[in-house]
Amino acid sequence: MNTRPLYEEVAERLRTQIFANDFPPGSWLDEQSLAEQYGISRTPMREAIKVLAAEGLITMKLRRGAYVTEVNQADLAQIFTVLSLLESEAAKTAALHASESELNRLDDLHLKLEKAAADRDLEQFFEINVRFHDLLLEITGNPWMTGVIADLRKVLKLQRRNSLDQTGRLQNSLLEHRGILKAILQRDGELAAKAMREHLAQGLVASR
Amino acid sequence: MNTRPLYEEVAERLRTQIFANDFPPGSWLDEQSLAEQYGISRTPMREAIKVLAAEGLITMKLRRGAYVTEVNQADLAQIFTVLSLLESEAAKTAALHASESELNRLDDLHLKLEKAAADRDLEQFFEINVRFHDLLLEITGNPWMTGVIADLRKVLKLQRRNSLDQTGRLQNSLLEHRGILKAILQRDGELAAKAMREHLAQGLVASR
DNA sequence: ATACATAATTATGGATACAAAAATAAGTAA
DNA sequence: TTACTTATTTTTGTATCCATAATTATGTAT
Repeated sequence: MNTRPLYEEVAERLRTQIFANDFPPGSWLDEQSLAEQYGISRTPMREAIKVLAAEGLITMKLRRGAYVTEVNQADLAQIFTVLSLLESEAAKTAALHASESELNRLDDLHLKLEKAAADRDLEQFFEINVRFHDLLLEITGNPWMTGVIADLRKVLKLQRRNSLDQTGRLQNSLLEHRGILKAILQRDGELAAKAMREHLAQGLVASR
Repeated sequence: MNTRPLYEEVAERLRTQIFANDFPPGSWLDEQSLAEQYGISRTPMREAIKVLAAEGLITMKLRRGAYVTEVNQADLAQIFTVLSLLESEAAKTAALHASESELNRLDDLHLKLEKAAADRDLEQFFEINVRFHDLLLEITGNPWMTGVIADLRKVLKLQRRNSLDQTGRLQNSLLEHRGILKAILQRDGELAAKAMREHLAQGLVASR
């Protein structure tokens, strides 16, 4: 009946709960009571936990179970370093290789971002923002790079400081995006990469 | 008694077997018979399989079990792209920030590489080669970057064409390493990055 | 003989059961 | 009371068991 294994659904559900801060970083995950809550047995729960552990969201301690990973400032900086390298390259590649229709899609998405910003719709802004970055990766066409970035972004999400609600961060973020898009539309790879690097650097600053 | 859970040991053992080509890419992993072989039950076997699946070594198909991942030429190119970005940055960072003692360790390791090359000891050359790259990462001091690279390198290992035994590849690889080390000792970050990029580009060429 | 339907087998996904290690509580001696 | 043992409880790790989907084998009709 179901189109995918239970442990995957459970993994997704647990991931969502962790991102929602139902289990703050450092908290112990009681697999027994979690399984009960979800109305399943421990087996798929344990498998799900292992999936999240591989993603870095959960840290396993020998003979003492699973804990939500705690990321410190150093981790954040290191993760942003990697993201910056990869995403700036993606921006560059997009600038150099995107088709006209792909450029249109980027432009289109950015327009929506502008609208969300004008409406001060944080939720919407955040979502479109993610989609913009995803589209750049799609254009780049490197699933392995995309996968690495996706994993690291998940870990970042543990640091649940929605940095966009800081004063002016939304406006600045919008400006940065404008810069990135402009560079890409101009087919200026280096500039696009630079703009992306600065965008992510600001992201790190905002997240502390 | 054992210092770590069974499923981890099993994961490592299975990984080793996969790298040894006991199960070529595409082959189906019979968890039942594997568990019997290892003298364990299916439960830890399944957990181990999920660990390798998360690493990308194994691909799960719904209701039809686990298969050794097949990497094609496009995958290789994409993986090398990511590795190149990250490792060239590591080389640059090492060039700019390594302590004197770290430089000595690099120099030391390279000397061993020269010796292995002179002895035409492929096994040894390969091992020292890996240790050299690992040392650069250690110097860079970004565990997240190191982790990403480690994962991608595992997937590369599936492509079990020991490219070093191609004519001249060992010699060329040695020359490239010499270039990287020289740039680092000169504290020339850009040059080190460039040398690393070229080294990895050659690695890709050699792997097809 | 070939195509189709149906039965038997096998393998996966999931639940339950059991053993052993930690953590916690209880009890005793100083 | 406080420190140190010892008992109890929890919880993890592993094994076994069961249900269902998928595959293969068997049988029948054309």
